[in-house]
Amino acid sequence: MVQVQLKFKKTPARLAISEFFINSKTPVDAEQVIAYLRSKKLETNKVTVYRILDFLFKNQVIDKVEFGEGKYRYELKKNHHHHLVCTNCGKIQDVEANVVEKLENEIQKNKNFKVQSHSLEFFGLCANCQK
Amino acid sequence: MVQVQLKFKKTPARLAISEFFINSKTPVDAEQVIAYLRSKKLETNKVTVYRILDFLFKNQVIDKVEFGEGKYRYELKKNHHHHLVCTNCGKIQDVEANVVEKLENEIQKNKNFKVQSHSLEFFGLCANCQK
DNA sequence: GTATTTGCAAACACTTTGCAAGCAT
DNA sequence: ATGCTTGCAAAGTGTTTGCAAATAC
Repeated sequence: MVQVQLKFKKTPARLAISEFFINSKTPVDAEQVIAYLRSKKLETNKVTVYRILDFLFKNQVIDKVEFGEGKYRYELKKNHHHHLVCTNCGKIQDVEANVVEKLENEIQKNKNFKVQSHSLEFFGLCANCQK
Repeated sequence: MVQVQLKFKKTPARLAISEFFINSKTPVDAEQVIAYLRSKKLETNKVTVYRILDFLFKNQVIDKVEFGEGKYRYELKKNHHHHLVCTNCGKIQDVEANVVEKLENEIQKNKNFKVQSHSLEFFGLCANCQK
């Protein structure tokens, strides 16, 4: 039996960043990661943070998402879902939407396009910002 | 009767860019716009191009989309659709998907989130790249 | 003529690279 | 011991800003 094991050195920065993702309820950007490390008295270079994010992304630990902000946000990879992004306060919530998975099948058949992944995000006003 | 008229000066760069969008079948980035202008012997400053793109976007002439490339792409605003982005060759095709519109209603009801817009993109292999 | 649009230089935000030093195993 | 990880400085990419000169109407 072949066991694929993800080998990686458990450095303080990596451990702290992983912990941060586990506790984050919404996608965070690099700056927020750095701020978190700082709050934990871990003065980690920005470059290192980007490298760790890249490392986690390449090893499928986290997802990389875009909300039209001109930067990336990252979140723990979990069962597939989408986001509700408030255009007023920036609040981000999750939604499940398995309708999209059905769509993928149709696309595969009708367009002869092999879908590997998709991104679906909704922009609008959260409950609070509608008042 | 009040007539809202979009007043804007018809400068060579604006006209050429509009024409470019009309003839483009897929979303283009700023660099491609500049290359087009150059091919038309219109040496237009990059800043001006960004300003025109912003102007067209704010006036709802074009849409601004993101495909996880770290930059924006722009396309003529047309009946709502989504994209199939080939992860191998970069080819971009359109798909209609009114399933999503139904989802918006559910979200509105269940999450009390007022949806203003959404983005849905599929990433995978186009017919050619599956061979 | 006048307000809008442009070009230039410069700055900005986010992210990546090269290389030597440091650290986890 | 050694290969992976980090910090630093620097550069790269995409985009924006301030201001004076040019241009559409």
